[in-house]
Amino acid sequence: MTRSKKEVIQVAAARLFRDRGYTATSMRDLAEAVQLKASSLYNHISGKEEILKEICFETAERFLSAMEEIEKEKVSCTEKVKKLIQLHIQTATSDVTSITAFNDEWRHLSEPHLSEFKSIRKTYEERFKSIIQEGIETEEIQEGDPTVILYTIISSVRWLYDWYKPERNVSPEILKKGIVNILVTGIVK
Amino acid sequence: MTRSKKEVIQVAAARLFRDRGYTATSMRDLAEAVQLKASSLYNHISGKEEILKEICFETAERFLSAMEEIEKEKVSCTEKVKKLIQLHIQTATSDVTSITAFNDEWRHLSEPHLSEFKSIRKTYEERFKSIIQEGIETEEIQEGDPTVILYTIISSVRWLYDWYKPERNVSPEILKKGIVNILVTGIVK
DNA sequence: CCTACCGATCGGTAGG
DNA sequence: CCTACCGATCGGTAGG
Repeated sequence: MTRSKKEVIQVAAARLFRDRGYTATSMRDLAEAVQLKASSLYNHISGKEEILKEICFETAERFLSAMEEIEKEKVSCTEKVKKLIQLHIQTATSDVTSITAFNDEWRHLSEPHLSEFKSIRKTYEERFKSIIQEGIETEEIQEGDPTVILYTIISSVRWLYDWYKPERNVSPEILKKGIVNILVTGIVK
Repeated sequence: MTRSKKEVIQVAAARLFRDRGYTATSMRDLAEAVQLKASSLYNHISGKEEILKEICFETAERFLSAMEEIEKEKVSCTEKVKKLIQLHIQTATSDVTSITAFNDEWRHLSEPHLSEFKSIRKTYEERFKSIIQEGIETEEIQEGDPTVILYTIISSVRWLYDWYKPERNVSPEILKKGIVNILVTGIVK
């Protein structure tokens, strides 16, 4: 199974979008990255936005299906929250590029994709928030605004996408332990 | 003291950069926002990048001078870290717009500004990290990689810049209490 | 502060 | 997969 040319283009695009941003990446930049002329890209993709759209939706679907798995598990809410934090770290470290599109570049989508994307994202966040809320009700989790807790968790791993590089020799496992520890038990002794 | 036209342009630009990103904001968009023709902007500013540069550096200087104040205080490291978290929240809620440029759009700076900006930012982060490190040594703060702690803290408030709106009726004070609580004592009971 | 306009570059198409 | 090229838009300037 070799990668289709379309996949090669998508991977290169995800990297360029991360490095320069969607708007600042031209189709000529992208063409050069995959050793093609700009016009030849259009034999594989229908346009610039289609690439962004597919990156955003693929990442969103991945988060949503992981959420489904975690919801099904018969573990405490705290355990579920831990797994969700690990999921975000895993995604950010294993797929450094498309996570950017998912975090930052989706706003360049045009309608109807923009609304559809926001709605999927909203669904994911609501389900995450429900787990937090349940944890507060069962008194596993400290009293607090679930929205504040939710976004603080989601944001807290956002630095990884431009910090994490395999050359640093910091394994995702060490990161998971460290970050989960901060968020779950705090930084003070 | 009325605002100079240049300041008006900068404020409008910061808002547009936040909403659409630096690259996707055209000088014509900006001109329209301040009710001018694009060419007239150049009587007040020397170019598009100058605006970005000034927003980035002003925000950086603000963080650095706040750091100076906090370093001088005769309080525990934990207390300093708390104040730094509050500083980030304060900046994100009081100046929702320029924080974006500081977080995300600085990468569109060209040399030599890019290197200079990175260097100021690095200085800020190193000094923040020193406080964390000292806290670990004095055993106030839990054992952990100071870099991981640093970036987790800095990132954790990044959602505010597009979430925080005065209409939500969530005061910065409540946010500060909530977020500081999560980071300092964790989410579990 | 405007009108008029510059060269460069954009995303994308025609046609082979 | 390419060459050749399209109209639109970009940041910015000239000249008044």
